[in-house]
Amino acid sequence: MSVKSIQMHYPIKTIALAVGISIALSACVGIRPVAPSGTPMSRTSNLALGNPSGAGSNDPNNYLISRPQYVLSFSRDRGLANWVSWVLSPVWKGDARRTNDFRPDLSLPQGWYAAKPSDYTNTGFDRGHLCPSDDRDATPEDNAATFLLSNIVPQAPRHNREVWKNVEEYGRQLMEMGNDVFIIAGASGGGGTGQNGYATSLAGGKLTVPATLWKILVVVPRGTDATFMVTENTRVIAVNIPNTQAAADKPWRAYVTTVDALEQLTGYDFLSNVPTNVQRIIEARIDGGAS
DNA sequence: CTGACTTCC
DNA sequence: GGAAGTCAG
Repeated sequence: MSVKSIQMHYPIKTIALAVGISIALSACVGIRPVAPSGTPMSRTSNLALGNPSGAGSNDPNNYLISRPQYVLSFSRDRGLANWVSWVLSPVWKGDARRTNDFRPDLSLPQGWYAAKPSDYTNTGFDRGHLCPSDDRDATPEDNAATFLLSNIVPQAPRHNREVWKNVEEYGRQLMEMGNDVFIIAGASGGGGTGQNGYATSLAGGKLTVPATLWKILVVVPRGTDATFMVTENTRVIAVNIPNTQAAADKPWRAYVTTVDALEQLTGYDFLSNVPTNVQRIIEARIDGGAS
């Protein structure tokens, strides 16, 4: 739920229906219903929890790109994604090898700058994935989609290979423990410290070096049903990690925060498909990443 | 494409 | 030692 706006997330008809069912249930069982756990959300949708920035086709700095493998919001002026959203589950995992096929995203509108691999060469910054290669290795095509440079940001090498990698691996551990993990990752602000020191942009100003990378993991026990609910007991892990070499001196658990704090940082409204009474609870809670 | 690097488990 | 994130040539 956004700190700035309390919005109606469900059409009147849906609410009327829900109220009707609740009344009917109460009448049958003779007790007051417990707090609603929510509406069903699709286990296979990369945008199941909502579109955090209301990305679409009108705003060039909040431009929606939707692929089977992930959904992202792109900023023309920053030359980077604002956020990428995807679901991590066993159907996306397999034996495909890392394609290493870093390449410009030519699906961007005509006239927009599309980053090239050479923009990163000898800059002291890694080509860091938002949606990781290893979260999409069921097929070579799925894996190659993560190497489109619209899914890549200039990332301090130690950040990428140490602390951020460990967050990614934690997400895959949660999956292997029997969960589907709904993930949103993004890059905020400007100015980071790579191998060669501080920089605000690459490619002559066309690619912003973000100041932090953040990530939200929503952990949903796997079921056979095509849908799932998010309740006040659902685990939500949020991190925000400065884009510096030194950030890797601490473990990722030193950077846990709340979704509320990330909403203040970004101005987005995360988990907007979750009922507001549930959002209020889970977005204020810090999950320290216990195994 | 290959070999090499670094870190974590 | 293996896995995962890369780099340079």
